[in-house]
Amino acid sequence: MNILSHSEENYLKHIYHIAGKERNKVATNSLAERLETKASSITDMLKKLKEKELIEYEKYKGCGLTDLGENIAIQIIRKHRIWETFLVNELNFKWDEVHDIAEQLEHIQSQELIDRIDAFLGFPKFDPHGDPIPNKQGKIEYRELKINLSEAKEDVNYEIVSVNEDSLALLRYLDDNKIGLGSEILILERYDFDNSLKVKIKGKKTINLSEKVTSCIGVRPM
Amino acid sequence: MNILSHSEENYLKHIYHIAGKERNKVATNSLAERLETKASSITDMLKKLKEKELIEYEKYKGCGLTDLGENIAIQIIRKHRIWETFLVNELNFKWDEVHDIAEQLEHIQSQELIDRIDAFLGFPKFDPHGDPIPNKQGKIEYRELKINLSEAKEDVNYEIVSVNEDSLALLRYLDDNKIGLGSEILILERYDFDNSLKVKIKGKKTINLSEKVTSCIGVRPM
DNA sequence: ATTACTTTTTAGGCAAGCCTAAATTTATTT
DNA sequence: AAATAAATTTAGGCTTGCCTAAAAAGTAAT
Repeated sequence: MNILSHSEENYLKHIYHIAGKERNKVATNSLAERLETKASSITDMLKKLKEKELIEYEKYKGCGLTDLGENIAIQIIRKHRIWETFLVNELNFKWDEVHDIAEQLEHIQSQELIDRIDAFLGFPKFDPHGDPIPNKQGKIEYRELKINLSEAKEDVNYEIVSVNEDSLALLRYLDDNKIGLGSEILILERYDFDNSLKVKIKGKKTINLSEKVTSCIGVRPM
Repeated sequence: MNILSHSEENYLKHIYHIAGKERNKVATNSLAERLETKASSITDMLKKLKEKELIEYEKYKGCGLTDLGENIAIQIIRKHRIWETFLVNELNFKWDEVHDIAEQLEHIQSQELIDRIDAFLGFPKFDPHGDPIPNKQGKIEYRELKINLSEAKEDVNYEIVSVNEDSLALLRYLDDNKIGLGSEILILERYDFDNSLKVKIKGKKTINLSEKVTSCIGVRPM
């Protein structure tokens, strides 16, 4: 396998994320939206990735990663999360500042480098957003019991264990409202018409969160 | 000034290095050789860099950096040397293993990142090869008294303070012969016909070094 | 100073990765 | 099931950064 381009690596990573645990087929348009490119550009690249046996792809039918492609995607995610952990734990960046830098660092080509950073950090299991860091073999230990805040029950105390990192605006919003990993959260009321929640963050005032927000927050009962 | 491409940054860096302290004009062919591309490709890029006012360039007359171009080149060199220091001091890479990784890391776009790594390292003045690390303002403190081993005198004790890093083969050669930064070296004899030297490394056996080798080694009288 | 040699530039092409516009396939309505 | 809408692909183009081959400019040697 030749070295992949920065762009090819990015496609694999995003296909992996969109497909999710259920390994759903990934539509051309969903990739286009996520990568902020036109659908025609996606089609071009999908042909190339299929040629290299990194994805399965049939015209008009969407795509999915092959085992090879998935392994590579996971290694890129590993690098991304290790670098984020380094930036936050060692260089004192805030968790909402590191995404763009990690997006660059994840493409540095050196297995030895990432393994040494991993060791330097003491082989962390989770990154600053609460997401699991795949190990060198690509194995991912999912945090148990984690559910989305949007699916959580009323009158139960939860701890926030992850925040989907893809929107900087969201991260800023949470930071402004002093919501972060480890915050204790209690659902006071659920409004069925828009599935928004009135919640109480321990030690702070109550606040209303839209489903757009709650669906990005992972929680665990305490 | 827009963000420069990886390739443009590389050109500036190499022009800076070839020009040297005397700011000599840089010939198209010397860049071609160094970048391992064809002269015609160099010409293409020189036109573009001139257009962006990063270099001065006249057809058939070679090129040189403008103040703007030089500032950028120095910042890339700063990044390269800070990353090399990080890799050696913090991750325990050997000084001859870090060049290729640093070549990638030097293009990461984040002023904040490099400043924090610099602080993390305690604002080092020299990198593992003994070369000075420009500060944030681009100022370079050259090590005083440093000369090339090829120009050193007989019967004087020197300390090795720098090794030109561009040839991996050379670094390997020196490592194999247990020659490194801090080694004490004494010139026993100079052979005028090829300017090679017979030298003694303190605590080790004597060895003959060609001018090709000695011209890459910086020393300081002890 | 004219010839021969070296260096550099021009001209035309190619692959990667993106684009727009138009054609095609699939999905949804009526 | 035909018509419309949405998703996707094709066709053709553009820029970047490289290439080869040929022309032009500069340098050296007779």
